[in-house]
Amino acid sequence: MPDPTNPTPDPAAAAPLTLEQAKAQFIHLWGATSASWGINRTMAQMHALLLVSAEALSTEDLMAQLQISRGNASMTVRELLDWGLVYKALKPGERREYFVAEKDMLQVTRCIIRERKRRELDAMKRSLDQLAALPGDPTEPGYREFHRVLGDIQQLADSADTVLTGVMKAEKTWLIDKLLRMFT
Amino acid sequence: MPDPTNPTPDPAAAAPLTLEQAKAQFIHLWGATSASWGINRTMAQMHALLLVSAEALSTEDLMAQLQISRGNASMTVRELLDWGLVYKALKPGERREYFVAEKDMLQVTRCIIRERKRRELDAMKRSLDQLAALPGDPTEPGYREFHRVLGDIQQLADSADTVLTGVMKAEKTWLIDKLLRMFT
DNA sequence: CACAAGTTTCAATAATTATTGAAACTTGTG
DNA sequence: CACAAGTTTCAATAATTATTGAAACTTGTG
Repeated sequence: MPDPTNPTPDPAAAAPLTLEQAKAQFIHLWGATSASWGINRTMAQMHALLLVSAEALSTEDLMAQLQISRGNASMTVRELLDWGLVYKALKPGERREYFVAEKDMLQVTRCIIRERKRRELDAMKRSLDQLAALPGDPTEPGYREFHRVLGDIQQLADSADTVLTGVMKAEKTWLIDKLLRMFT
Repeated sequence: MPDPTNPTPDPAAAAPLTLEQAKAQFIHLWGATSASWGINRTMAQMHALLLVSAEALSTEDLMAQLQISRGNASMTVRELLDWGLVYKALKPGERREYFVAEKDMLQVTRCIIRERKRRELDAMKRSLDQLAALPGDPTEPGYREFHRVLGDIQQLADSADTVLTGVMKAEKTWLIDKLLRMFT
């Protein structure tokens, strides 16, 4: 029976969580967020798991904790290595490879910006440039309008490029300082 | 037979495109880009089509030009209306609804930031706050570490929030000026 | 208020994307 | 160089997400 002097509106919130439960929730949250980001769930969950793991984990550990197949674990961990979000940590005398996450969040942000910029923004800019350079007939009605839209988008892409490149190179204190000063 | 005095390394690039062909390429490009952005292809293509259309288009036009079903066209155009990227344009004396795109790219950017921030960043911040507030046992080994990671992510999310909110509210000239001055 | 013109909904289906798991491969060691 | 321990690849399959299209609904008009 609930104690009226100590009301518990949400019973689930009342029971203290073990650290393991809290970590599991974090992994779930990170995986769910990734869905709307074009990053696949397993990759996000593995990243989250490594972020909150004190020690380095092996492929076996990853398979067991995320309940995924060996193949999936292998490919996903390699992808995280490619992004620079995870490092190999070889234990002396052991054949097996272990993995640790980059835990500096500014560094994590940089890795993500770098990869996504390369894959998406840079690719888009190339296509836009190519499209804008195609020969067309300037006397056709609507030609100017179409090229104005194209130009506007290119300008926008350039601005985004400049800003993202800046963030990538910036020092932590400098960045936070500048951005917050700017917008608050 | 190619004229050697006027070499054409890429034959495809040599033939002047009609405006219609160029538009089709733009629609294709925009749709492809959206794939890595968590926005569905039809929505991006429809947006592109309306962006480069001089006149307002009806649902019938959208169906015909994008080769999609009535249901798909109806749902997608409604979604674009929800995002604020497209407006209804009623023609006097006509029952049928017509649609035009918002063509100011800064305004378009604002709409997209607003929607994605609401759906993704705000949702994530809520979940993080909730998770950080859950009762746990601070004496458990690793408790501090876990909460440090959580705190770092929250800080990052807050910074992103501040910046995006700033961009959303900013005036065009002010924004471009500030950002470019900052990073170049 | 019956009808026509148009729009929306949603269960069924198609298309896409992620995952499995077994086979092939790699690498270090006696 | 044979073997063991581990990793990677990739065709088959499962899971997810987008699309269709027919039925239900809405709205303006005689």
